[in-house]
Amino acid sequence: MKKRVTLKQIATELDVSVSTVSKALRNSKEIGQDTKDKIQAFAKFYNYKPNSIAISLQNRKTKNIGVIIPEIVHHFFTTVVSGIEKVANEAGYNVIVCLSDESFDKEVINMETLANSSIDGFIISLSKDTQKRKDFHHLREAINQGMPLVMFDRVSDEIYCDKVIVDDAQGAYKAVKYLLDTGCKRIALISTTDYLSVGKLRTMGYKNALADFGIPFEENLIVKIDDINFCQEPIAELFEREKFDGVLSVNEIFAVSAMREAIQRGFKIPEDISFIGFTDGMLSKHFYPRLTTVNQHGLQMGEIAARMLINKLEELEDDENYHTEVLKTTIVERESTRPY
Amino acid sequence: MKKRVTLKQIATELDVSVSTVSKALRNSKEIGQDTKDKIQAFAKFYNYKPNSIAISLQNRKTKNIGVIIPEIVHHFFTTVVSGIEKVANEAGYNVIVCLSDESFDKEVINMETLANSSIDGFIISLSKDTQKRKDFHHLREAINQGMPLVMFDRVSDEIYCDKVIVDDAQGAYKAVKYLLDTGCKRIALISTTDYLSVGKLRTMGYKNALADFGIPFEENLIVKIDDINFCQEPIAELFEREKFDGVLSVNEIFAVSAMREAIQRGFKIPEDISFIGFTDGMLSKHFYPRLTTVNQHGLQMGEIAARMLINKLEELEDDENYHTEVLKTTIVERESTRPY
DNA sequence: TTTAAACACTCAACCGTTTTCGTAAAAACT
DNA sequence: AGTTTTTACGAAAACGGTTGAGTGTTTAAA
Repeated sequence: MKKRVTLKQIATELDVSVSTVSKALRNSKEIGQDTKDKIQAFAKFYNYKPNSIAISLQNRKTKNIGVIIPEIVHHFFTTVVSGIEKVANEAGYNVIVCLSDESFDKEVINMETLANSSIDGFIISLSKDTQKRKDFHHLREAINQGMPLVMFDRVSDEIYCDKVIVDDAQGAYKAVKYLLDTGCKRIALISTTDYLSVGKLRTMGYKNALADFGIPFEENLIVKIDDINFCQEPIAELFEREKFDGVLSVNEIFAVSAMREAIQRGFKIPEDISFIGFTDGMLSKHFYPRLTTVNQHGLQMGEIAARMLINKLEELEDDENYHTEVLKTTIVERESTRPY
Repeated sequence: MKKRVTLKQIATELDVSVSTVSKALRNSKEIGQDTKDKIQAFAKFYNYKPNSIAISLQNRKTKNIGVIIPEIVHHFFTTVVSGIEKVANEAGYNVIVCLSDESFDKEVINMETLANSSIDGFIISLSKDTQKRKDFHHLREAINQGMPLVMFDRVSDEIYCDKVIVDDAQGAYKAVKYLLDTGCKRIALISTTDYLSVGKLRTMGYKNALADFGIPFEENLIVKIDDINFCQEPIAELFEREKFDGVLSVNEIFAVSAMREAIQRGFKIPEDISFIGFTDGMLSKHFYPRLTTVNQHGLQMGEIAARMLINKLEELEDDENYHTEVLKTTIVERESTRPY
């Protein structure tokens, strides 16, 4: 087990000063060519690698970016992380991932530990808990300390920073329009409880589309599910209670649960009922029938978020101009809807 | 924007020395009570937090652990990361996640950048590429430099370190036994190409089970799929070519693709054909019919891996005893098989 | 020949902590 | 009063680098 070599060791070994070694390795013109050659050869031989901690301490940059997400066993979030990783790595940054587990407290703790000079900036998507409480002091604090911050997907209006979101309302709108255009008359919505920004926005888009196309809105056609692990029952109730020929779901799981219910009740998909979901994940791609979905472009979202953050980190004068990038959703047509 | 306070600033402000401040904040008995009170109050007021970089430099510990996985948009790996995060956080460690993208080169680069004092130890699952090449010099190097290393799931015999794996062979064995016990006579296997350790092991388990139960092994009943994105065709061929009443798949996607094929061809599941898959993810839980699977206990695997690593990091004398933890798989019974 | 510039390197400060050692003053003993 | 022991604090080195200013030597220009 040979430990890493340090500048000092090279210096004593070669009988020069530490600064000479440092400069030689950075190819400074202050150092004579033969000395440089000698030092560089020696360093290469002993596989010298500068200690990144020391460098971080020196220039107060860590080249780490902190990513805080509510959950990691989750298709959308991992897609975003993928995108972040990609551009971060290309720019020489490492990604430290923390999970808030949808809890406000964990989110705060994570931010605080990371903020103690572990990272140069944050990328975060808020936990449900935080969105419910509307307590954003931890974000404000980070910003106050000059720590750049980019929010994605689950964002807050109350915080002034760079953001990347998808146009959830418009995505839902497009989905409803799609269903209508392919012949649906009565469209149900399976959504989450309202405190989640995305649930609210998608519901809005649904309502707007109905309004625009002259279809009366019926509260009864909406089912709001709180716990994703118990979605079968409320969905079954919906089928019991109402007749409809189109379903928009706020996520994949609700969508396939609804399709399961439909199949069991003898409906043909998409002939009798069409389905569209959000989140273009495994389930959408592989369910039978494959699910038409509103794609949220998670990868791109991650890439943009990372790019925004890194720009802020590397610009010389810090401008206080923040900007919200709104991604357009697209509809991925598959087997659960009639062809357009 | 108020920057963080440092010991030095507190010291000059309060007209004491830096060491006094440091000691006062760590509640050293060397410092008089009133001085301590004064300093602590001041520090609290200005929200002093020690700079973790400086501390890392000092004691050559970063309290970060590096996790290298092939992919992050992947149920099993994220489950493992979840487990790692959990125990790491409890022990005060941050998790730096790097993706190898199944590429040897990226794996090497990731390890090298992390090894330059960004982390205290590694947890890694090998990329396909690395397993194919059998080049493990980067792992050896890390170990040589005294960097503890824990491997999980996709491991190598050639490296001597702590490991956590599931008993893949036995999992496949149990699955085949399950199918046999519930009345299947002819069982097909949908696997990956052989260089992947897990594919090989599961195939072995399949063969062993057949042998043990006196069933002749038929090469024709195995289909090996290379690219997960083009699995439908080879599966269709299998259905064309052979008759069988049980299918074991090496992952979820192959399993549901096979079920799709079966349904389309008018087979009833599980009456005509039973299915068992590996990886207990979204698809298994929500497909219609829900898939009986071999659970690999990813969460537990992550927890154990993290615990092993942290033990190595925190033990005083480093013992060179490494140990491989083998997790037992369990079968999660659902709708794609007949009741036991 | 004098003087300045170029060269090749070293010194020392600095980043923010921790920690060992030293020491003056106060307190507790002869 | 003299000696030892505490108490309370400061100086400085160390962690591993970077960097600007300084210094002695060589070389080129005046």
